[in-house]
Amino acid sequence: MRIYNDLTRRKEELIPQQENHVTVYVCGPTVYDLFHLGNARPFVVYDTLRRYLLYKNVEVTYVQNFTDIDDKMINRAQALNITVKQLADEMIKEYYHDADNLNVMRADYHPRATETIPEIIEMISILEEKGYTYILHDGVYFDTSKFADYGKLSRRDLDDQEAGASERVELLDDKRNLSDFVLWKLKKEGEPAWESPWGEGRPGWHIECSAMSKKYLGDTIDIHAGGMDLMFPHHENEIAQSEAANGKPFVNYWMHNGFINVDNVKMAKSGGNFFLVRELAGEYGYDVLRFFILQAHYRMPLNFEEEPLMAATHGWQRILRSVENIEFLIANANPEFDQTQSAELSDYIITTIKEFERAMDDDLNTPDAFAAIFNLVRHVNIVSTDYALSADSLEKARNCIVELCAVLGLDAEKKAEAEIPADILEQVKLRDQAKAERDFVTADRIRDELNALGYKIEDTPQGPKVSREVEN
RNA sequence: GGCACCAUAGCCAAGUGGUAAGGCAGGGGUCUGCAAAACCCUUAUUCUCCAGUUCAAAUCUGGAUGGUGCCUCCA
Repeated sequence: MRIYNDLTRRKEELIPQQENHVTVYVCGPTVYDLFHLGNARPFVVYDTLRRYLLYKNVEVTYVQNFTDIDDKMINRAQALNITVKQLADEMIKEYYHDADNLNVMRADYHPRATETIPEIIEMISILEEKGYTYILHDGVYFDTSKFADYGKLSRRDLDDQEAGASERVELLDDKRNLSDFVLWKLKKEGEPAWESPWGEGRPGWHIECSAMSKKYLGDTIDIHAGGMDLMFPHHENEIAQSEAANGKPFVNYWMHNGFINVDNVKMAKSGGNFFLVRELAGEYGYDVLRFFILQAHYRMPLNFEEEPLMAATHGWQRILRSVENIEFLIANANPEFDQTQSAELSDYIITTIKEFERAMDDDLNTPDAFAAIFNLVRHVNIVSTDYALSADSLEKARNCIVELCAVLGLDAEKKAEAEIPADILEQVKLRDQAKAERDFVTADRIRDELNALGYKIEDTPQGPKVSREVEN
């Protein structure tokens, strides 16, 4: 599999340090509020990467942190008159609610910054011993000028940055360099704090990821992922800290996803132009949101709009209906089937899987992966209307669609699993009798009644097909 | 001021040297008692524009235009 590595700005073959075992660290949410669609993109995208690696029988150790202590946490907790810990516990619960429904697998480790304090302090101490830090009145700082490779990920030249930015960015305070950042913030009145060699305080933002990554995955990890906006300064700073402290490369492959925009402007809490996943799910359903995210390539900007959301709704329905239709055909399969066409369908399935894997192997090209699935859907629809297919080949087609969707974290069986109650089936039978007697008034009345109850009847060459409309 | 990214049909979106995937929407049709689903036809001689390289460019190079992001919390 090739992935685009932001460190080299090229697609590279993914070669993990340990054969057949990939370590992944994804920057998780700051748990001060429900997350919005833009926040959801990395969760869904890197979950899909994980699922695909698992599908390829590659072992994955996956870490996604919770940032549960920072200014936003403190401010929100104060506003709600609860402790920071209470806020974090509550919001982590809410995170799981949305993430589980988006079918984002739980990470192998979901560390919290506040539960990694000893490791953070240890790392700062090492940096201090090695001479990378200095102390100001409000905390311990990292001196970026001491780290020769600073800027290698985001390709920034510190002097140029400072020259132009000084017009609009506040002055350096007492920092030695504009890009220097705080490792340990000394306690201010009313803030949660932990003991440390530098006095009571709390970790700066960047150090937590370095410490948690090291704690669970070691000095050098295979993949570190997050949103584009984290590339600088967050990930740049992580590299500086980790490599300065560990003396080893921090990350082999950096992956960054593009933003979700609203009217072509980045969706952000601070911009006020955000849509919570919780709210959107009520309108479109979690599956559709996941489908929507994955129908664009993860590095491209994705504009949030009504029409594409509806397109995602209908596109996903097309797949669900196809699975449902195939299952109906299997249940009513004719023992006298067309051998040539059945064999040909089996071949087409193999082609589909190849196309799907080719797409996914190419830097997680999920739009192309969907195209492969849709091609199979159309193919099955075409041959199954003209020929009787073997139950075996139909089953393979059904399983192929379901399995490939599952790799993308989408459950295409959900709808089909809904049981139809006996009394509904009884009504369907009555309608069929009325139809046979050409009593279409009665037949249509029954159909309308069942529609009102949420059941859909479709007449097919194999007889009436009844299905339940699935709510989101 | 610096550093990046994006520009493909009505909409969304792949494709990065070999003659424009896929989804949605629209129009027409087949099937149906009527529907639904499905299928067929139709929708970009062309990929923001201008030059250049090449037998060949949406794809490479240079330039222009428009839009966005980061440099401050940020997925």
